[in-house]
Amino acid sequence: MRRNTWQREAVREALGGTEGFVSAQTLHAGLREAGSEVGLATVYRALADLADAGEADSLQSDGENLYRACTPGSHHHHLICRHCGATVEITADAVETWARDVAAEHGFTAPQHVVDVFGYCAACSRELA
Amino acid sequence: MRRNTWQREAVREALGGTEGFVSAQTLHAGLREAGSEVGLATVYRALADLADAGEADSLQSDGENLYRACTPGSHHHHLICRHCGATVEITADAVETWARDVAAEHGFTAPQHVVDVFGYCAACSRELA
DNA sequence: CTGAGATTGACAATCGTTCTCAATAACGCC
DNA sequence: GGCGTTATTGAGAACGATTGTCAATCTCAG
Ligand SMILES: [Zn+2]
Ligand SMILES: [Zn+2]
Ligand SMILES: [Zn+2]
Ligand SMILES: [Zn+2]
Repeated sequence: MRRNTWQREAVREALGGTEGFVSAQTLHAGLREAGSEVGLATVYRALADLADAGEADSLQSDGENLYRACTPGSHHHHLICRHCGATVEITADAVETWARDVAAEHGFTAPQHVVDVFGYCAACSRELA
Repeated sequence: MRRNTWQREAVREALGGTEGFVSAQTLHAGLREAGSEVGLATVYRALADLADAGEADSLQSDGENLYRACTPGSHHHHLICRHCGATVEITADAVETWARDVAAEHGFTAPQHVVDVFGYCAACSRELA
């Protein structure tokens, strides 16, 4: 049975109020700084749950898991700035069908896919020029 | 100056003789079992070098880096069996141009992308049925 | 209100990976 | 072939992210 605790809610809100992807550690640090006394393990558990429930997107970069609040239920991918972390949600049916087709074509079943685009956003491109 | 050592060559060969993606640890274990006395750190370094040099593909799954020998210089993606690790190299210009376009469309520069398709290969699908 | 049991959090433990640094070995040069 | 410079190695320590442990706490159906 799933119970509602203020800790889980705090994590959900903190994630919602964050632009771009965050690590569990960063989010935890932010919560502590804001006066919340959540435990680190709890933040890890809450984020994993949110990702499971489809309320958050996750991706792994450089050996750590990053999370981001996301509109539940909609399948989409991300365009992420390597410098500031700004993120754009993108949908591309073409890619979806391509992934499904290429899997089927080789006899693969239960296909899933990882599709992420990284780069420098307009602002960071200018700044780094 | 880059020097050639039997250790690096051993790693290259071991990687070449492996089907699908392997972790540094697994490859190291295999080498040791085959009588080779390479150090773990060396395997990590060799794999990172190979990936840098474009002689190996890498992807991160479940918190660890996996490597696979690959035809140098050619950009491509993979279709990977979640059960046995069998891998098919796939190329899709449509995806390449899509990635470039979607980045440009949002003002992102220096675009890179991660595209991997996972599933159960024909054999494993049958076995797990 | 109450009790079963889900959840928490401090801490230890684990796991993949990188760092350190003395010993070794590769290779351009004579 | 020898020499010296210096990249490379490897054993172990150190590291950072994540997960496990388990008693104390909190949630909520009844
Ligand atoms: Zn940016
Ligand atoms: Zn998709
Ligand atoms: Zn398979
Ligand atoms: Zn590509």
